[in-house]
Parts: sequence; structure tokens; C-alpha cells
Amino acid sequence: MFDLILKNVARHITLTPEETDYFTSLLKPRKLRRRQYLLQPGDIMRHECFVNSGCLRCYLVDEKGQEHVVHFAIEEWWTGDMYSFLTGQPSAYYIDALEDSEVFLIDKPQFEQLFIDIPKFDRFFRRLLQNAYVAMQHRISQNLTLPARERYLNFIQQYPQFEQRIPLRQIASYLGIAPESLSRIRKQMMRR
Amino acid sequence: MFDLILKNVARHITLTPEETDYFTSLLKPRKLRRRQYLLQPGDIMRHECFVNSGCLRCYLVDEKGQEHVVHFAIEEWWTGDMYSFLTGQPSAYYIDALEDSEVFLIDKPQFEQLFIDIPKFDRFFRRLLQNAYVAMQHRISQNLTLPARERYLNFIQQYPQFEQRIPLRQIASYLGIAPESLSRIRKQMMRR
DNA sequence: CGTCTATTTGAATGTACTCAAAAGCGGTGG
DNA sequence: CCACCGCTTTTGAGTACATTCAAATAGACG
Repeated sequence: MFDLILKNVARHITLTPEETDYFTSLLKPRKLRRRQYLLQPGDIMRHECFVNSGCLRCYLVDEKGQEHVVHFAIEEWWTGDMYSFLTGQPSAYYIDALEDSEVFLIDKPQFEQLFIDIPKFDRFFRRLLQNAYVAMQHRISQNLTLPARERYLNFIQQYPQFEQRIPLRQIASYLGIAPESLSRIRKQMMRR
Repeated sequence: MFDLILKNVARHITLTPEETDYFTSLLKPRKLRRRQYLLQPGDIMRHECFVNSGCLRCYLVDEKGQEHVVHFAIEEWWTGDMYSFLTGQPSAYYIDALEDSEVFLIDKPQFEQLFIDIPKFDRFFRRLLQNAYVAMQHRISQNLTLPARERYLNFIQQYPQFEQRIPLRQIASYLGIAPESLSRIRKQMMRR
């Protein structure tokens, strides 16, 4: 049941059996059907969320009704709206499932108690955040420097597993490209 | 000398006098002249860097020779190339001073020892990273959803202090806009 | 004061977008 | 198992926002 998340934790810190039991006792498993929402604008994000299986996406809808994917999360990734989680303010984002999925949720009060009871988790989340920070910096750099075609090429190189399972219109949105444009880019690539 | 950085630390954790002394003993003050480099592509980032005064920018140069600003850092901000710092791999970025500046550097070995000696710093940096993560997510969201004009308006609203001291071409670059385009956007805004 | 850099302005260009419609694909139910 | 329905992807045509290139003006630094 908790193999994957414990493996994820073990990448960064080592837990005693008692700590492991304590940690897993905080995890609330939850199944999400394809298209089911985990979060909607106006909701407050009350949990940290680990994806045990399946695939989620986090997105915004602008005033023209256009969706913009902010990130994806497949198994062994963490997701959520950090802003809402930290501040307790209503979120502006949707999070929903692109596939039937299973997630583990940790309540905010228990999450904060966890750092007090097992300070090692400060290190664990510091390291997750460091990695996330590096990935986001990289994404921003690419968005600033590269045209649409290059951004797509780098994306499928960096996340080959995503091309298999995520619809193109979602990938296009993530890259800041209209789906029609991505279609044309791919057609052009075929000709080689 | 260390007022500002201690204030910054105190926002998140409380240090004993001994811990304060230990922490400040790790800080290497360094002055940077305007236009002086702190980091160049190929260099390995060997320090964490706190800006005590002045203003730095982190940027990339693409294959056409165009500069793209990834972030700014004014007094009481941290800067650096997290990727290079964490992995020990050569950086792709430049960091230089837009104004005469003073920074405090912490060596990587001492930085890592700090977490072992004073685990509270795991919490401190976790919180810095949380805030940075939220800010970057916000920036990505805006880049995906808003046209150039709106991005500029939000920027000067969010960082009014930057408009005073950072050249427009740098702001344009940060926002992913050509300097000529930003000039026209501003002209258009004047007409109201 | 002179030089170098930043900003503004103009004109032409282009990349990617919008809108509209057809084709393809997959899931669901009869 | 097949037919239908809905959603995704593709294709086409016209457009727009922002870019590039070039040159003039303004401003800042030494």
C-alpha cells in the first residue's frame, strides 16, 4: 500500500520503524475517478497530496474560458496548490484527474505536527522543494529562450513518459502553445 | 553588519546567541562593483548567496546572443544557481551586479554542516523555498495566461520598488518581452 | 565633455493565434 | 460486437500581437 511513498521518503531521509508507522498513519488514501476534481477555485487546499498511481493536472481558467495547465503529477510526484495550503487563502486553481488515480492526503495540522515530532521531515521537504525549484527555474528559462517547437522537443525528451499518456492538448497548454499550433509542429517534425 | 540577514532568519526561526555567532561566522562578505560577475557559464556555484545591499540579476544568453533575465535579487533576497549548487555541475547562467552591491556567501561544505549542527536551518530553508516556489508558480501562471501588457502591469504592481531602480530593458527581458515592445506598451499606457 | 548604453520611434516581418470545419479516436451502451 | 456520441487532433484561411532591424534621441557614467 505505502511502498511507493516510503520509497520516495527513503530517497532523502531514513525513518525508524516507529517513525514509519507514525508517518503512514497520517496518510489518507483516496481514489479519484478520471475527470474527478481534487480542488476547484475558491476551495482552500487543506492537504499535501502524494500521487500513488494515475495522473493529475493542475490548471487555471482565464477570463476567456481558456484552460492553462500549470503542472502535471504522475505516480511518485507531489501536487497541490502550495499558496493556498500555506496561507489558507482560497485557491485559483483546478486540480483534477486525467486518469483513474489514487492519492494519499496529509492534513495540514498533522503535516505541521509532523515537522515538530520528526524534524527530519523538514529536511525531506526542503529537498523536495529544492528539486521542484530547480525544475521550475529550468522551465522558466526555456519559456524565455525557446520558440514553441524547441520547447516541445525538450519536453518530450525530458518527460518521455508523458507523451504516451497525456493528451496533446494538455501538453500544448502546459507549454503555452495552442493545440492547433502543436499539431502543426508535430506534422512538420514527421517530415524528417 | 549582519542585521539584515539575522532579521531575515528571525522571520522563520529563533536562534540562541551561540547559534547566531556560529551562523554569522560562516558568512563571507563580498563587495561587487556594478557590472561585476558573481557567476559565469561553466562555473560551479559553490556558495549560497544573500544580498545585503544592491541588486543582482541572473540571466542566460541564447545562441543568438540574446540575454534573458531569469530573476533579480535585491537586498534581503537570496540568489544563486540552485541546480549547479546542488549537483556540482557547471552552471548555464550568468549572475552579475546591476548596482554596486554587498553579498554574504556561505560555502557549500559549511552550508551542509550547518543543517547537521543546527537542524532548525532545515526549517528555515524549507520555508524560503516554499515562498520561492509559490512565487515561481505564480510567475509561470501569469506567463501562460496573460499578454505582454498585463504581465507588465502586474509586475510593477507586485514589485513597485523594481521599477525605480532596474533598467527597462532588464524588466522587459524578465517578462519575456522585447525592449522595443515594452517601450510601446508604456507609451500606450501614458495616453490615459 | 565625450562615449557608451538605454530608450524611443518607424517600417516590415513573422510566429503563433483565432475561428471554423473535417477527420480521427475511444469509450459507452444498445 | 457494432454504432453512436463526444472529445481530440488535424487542416485551412485569415489575423494579430509582438518581433526584428535600423536609426534617431535621450540619458548616464567616467
